[in-house]
Amino acid sequence: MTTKYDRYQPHKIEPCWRQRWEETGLYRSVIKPDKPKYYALTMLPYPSGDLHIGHWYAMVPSDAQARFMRMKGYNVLFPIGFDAFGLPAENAAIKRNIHPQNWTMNNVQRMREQLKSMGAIFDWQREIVTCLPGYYKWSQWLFLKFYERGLAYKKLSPVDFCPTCNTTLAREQVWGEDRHCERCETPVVKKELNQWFFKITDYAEELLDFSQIDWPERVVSMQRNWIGKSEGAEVNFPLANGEEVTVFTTRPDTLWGVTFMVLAPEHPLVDKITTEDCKEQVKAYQFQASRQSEIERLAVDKEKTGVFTGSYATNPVNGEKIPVWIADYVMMGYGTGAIMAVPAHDERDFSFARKYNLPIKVVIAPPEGLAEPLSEAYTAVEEGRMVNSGPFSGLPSAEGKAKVTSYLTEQGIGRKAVNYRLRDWLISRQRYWGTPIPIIYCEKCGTVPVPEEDLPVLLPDDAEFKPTGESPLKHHAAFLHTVCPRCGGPAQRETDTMDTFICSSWYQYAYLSPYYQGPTPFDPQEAAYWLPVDLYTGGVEHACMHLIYTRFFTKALRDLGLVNFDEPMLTLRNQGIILGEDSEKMSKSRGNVIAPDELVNAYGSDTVRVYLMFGWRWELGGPWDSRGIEGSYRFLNRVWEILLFPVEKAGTPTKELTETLQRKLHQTIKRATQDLNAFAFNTYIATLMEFSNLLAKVKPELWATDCWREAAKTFTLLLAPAAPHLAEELWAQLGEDYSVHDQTWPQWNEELVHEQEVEIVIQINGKIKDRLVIPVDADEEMVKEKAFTLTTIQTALGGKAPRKVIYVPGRLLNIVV
RNA sequence: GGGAGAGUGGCGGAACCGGCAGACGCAACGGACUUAAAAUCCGUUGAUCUUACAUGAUCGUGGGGGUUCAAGUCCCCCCUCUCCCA
Repeated sequence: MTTKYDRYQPHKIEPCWRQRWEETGLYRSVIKPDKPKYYALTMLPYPSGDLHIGHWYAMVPSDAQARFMRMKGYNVLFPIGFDAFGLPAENAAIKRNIHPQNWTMNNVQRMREQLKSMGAIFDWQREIVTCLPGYYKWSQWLFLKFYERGLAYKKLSPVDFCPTCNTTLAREQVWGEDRHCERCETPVVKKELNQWFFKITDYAEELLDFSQIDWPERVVSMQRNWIGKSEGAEVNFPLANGEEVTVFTTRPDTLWGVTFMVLAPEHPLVDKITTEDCKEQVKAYQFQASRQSEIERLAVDKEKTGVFTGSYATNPVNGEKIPVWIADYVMMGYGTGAIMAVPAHDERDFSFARKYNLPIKVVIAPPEGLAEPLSEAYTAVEEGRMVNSGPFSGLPSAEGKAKVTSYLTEQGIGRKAVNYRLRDWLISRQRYWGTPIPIIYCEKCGTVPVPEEDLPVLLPDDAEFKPTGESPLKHHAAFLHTVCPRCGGPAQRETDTMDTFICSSWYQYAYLSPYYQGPTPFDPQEAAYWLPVDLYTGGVEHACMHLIYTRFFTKALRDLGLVNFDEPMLTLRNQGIILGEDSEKMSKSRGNVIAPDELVNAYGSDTVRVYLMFGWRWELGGPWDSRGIEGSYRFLNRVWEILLFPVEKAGTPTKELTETLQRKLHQTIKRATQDLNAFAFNTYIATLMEFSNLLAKVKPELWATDCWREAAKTFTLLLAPAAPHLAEELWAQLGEDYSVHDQTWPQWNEELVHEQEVEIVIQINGKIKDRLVIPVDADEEMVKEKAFTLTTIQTALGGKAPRKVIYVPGRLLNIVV
């Protein structure tokens, strides 16, 4: 239909090629034992209803990278799916009275089409939608396996609850200083609830080992930070009433400096030890503290507060009697919920002690000593030595830590301990649109897991999903009431559903064999070939959520014998965020949202792809520029015309031009290859642009020569990852066989890359005075000789003798006088 | 307060290992084509000064110091922005 003289019309060629690719199964990924595999994965989208430019920005370069690997000879798997459970579906249902299932599946259908317009190499036969029973059956199965191994447990504990989403949240989903909900930004409240947890803390130590993965330093440090390992000791402090309080400290070397002790207001011992005359103030403080976490935590009043319980503890190392306080700066969730306070060497203890006139006792001092009274806590560890610390006085802090710890162990009053900030993953959600937790409660048998053969526990489609703070399933009689699989008696189902992060913790395995019917969640043969994921791309905002969860899942799956490696994704790369043209975050309310569909309509998919790769440093992102995309469109138009429109009057090909073109071609292959390897998509496109500029320049002379044809073909191959539709059309019009995407990535010849002649700069004292064109292999003496005969250099030197001459081959000659 | 990242023309961004700062593109300006406009093509475009001229000079990668024949790049100090943790 298109003839050589037609203009570039993306709307004509793009859908045709996409159809052809589909018909010929070009992007079907099947096991090819003789070929090296490459599993490229991009984070699966939530089916919100419309594909966002952010999705394109994340996926297009990932697709180009996958295509590049494919052309380099790898058998590439690049699957896609939908993370389909979650709150927006339920909220839409409540607001507009559409069933979450319908809302979700309609969106999936729409987004599937939008994704297809991207022209990516997604293998659609491996698509997964996580809200389908064939998928969530396996989430439930994994839950049961975790339960069997003690990795899933239920516990009554204070948890974060979002009053807007009407559900509990995992610690990772609570963000910022004001502790707001990651989804809706509502400050969370504390509730005491019986909830399911995954024991991610069992893997805390292993999760700190990043030695097997190539992940951005940023993500690694965020995870390290999040897991928050601290080493120290636990120490038992006897109380007057015969009980003991255990504290965790990272500074056992300061034990002789303890002047008081602080319990978290919720600490179970508080009620037991509070004396009659302090009861009132302690109760009042506890109430206030609980309210404080229940109400929005206002701009954090830096002032520490607390009250005395009336009781005393004994410092086990020196027998000193120390008062026991409660204060809200001690958290029940960290360590043991109790601290020994050493005001001389801890900032928070210091300000607390000052406020309540508690003694401050120096036990660590630098060589030059400390001026007392202290004006601030002395917290340095490096050069401090223990003082006033009985037998340990004189030891450097670092050494003291170890010595004191072993002393505590010998005396039976403490032990070496490691504390992690990481807490177990709270996975229960009081919402309808999620995976039901496959647990049954029987009056006689207690907590009974649903037998494997009864999976999936289906989510009923006729529940009343009004958010009440309780799971809607609780009010669905047919779901709730069941029989105990053990004794056959009446029983009730667990009505909470799972955090949707569970769906995405193992989805990379589900792609191998979607909705697998076998005895395990995925086909072991597929797994043996494709796993683990070689390259994962997505946003950095998942650093402490999804990306920790999926590592945890993989380690747990390994221990279940389902996979045989330690890390799910070997390489991770994060893209940045595309902002609105006003440099603000895109949002409907700001009206600065860029719709990819409109761009595809206006310019075609390839232009959008090229612009998204060219416009920004991928890992940084930045504001959208609606004029900038014109440049990418012009580029593709120019490419079209250069390669397909014949010249009107042909010039004479010269050897020199031919060599120039050939050299540039090989330089371009080299740069494009290196840039794609390095995820430098912007310079990859720039290289192609530069080459097309040269093609345009030499076209009149070289058109239809062998060298030209070679250049045109190779250029088309280099363009294929970025603009797959256009490349396919050019390939066909150049008379080559379908498909360009099955071709081998071009190789450069290092000898042809090098220039024959180079221009070097002649400097005097570092200032450029002249330039010289010399053969690339010219020897130093010759260059010097030539340089000194230049009149510019002669006059600039003015007869002065050079003190030193520096020659950098191929670059410059610097004459120092 | 601690950690991570960033700061280069009017804008997005290039610059391998310390060696011509500003590739590539956007915008702008001038020209060609056109009855005209759009599109396209060709040229100019870091700043300041200088020249009769396509000349020449000085400054210039957030700021200040340093190392070096030579610094966007290495070292020290400081400032600003973004993210994470407290």
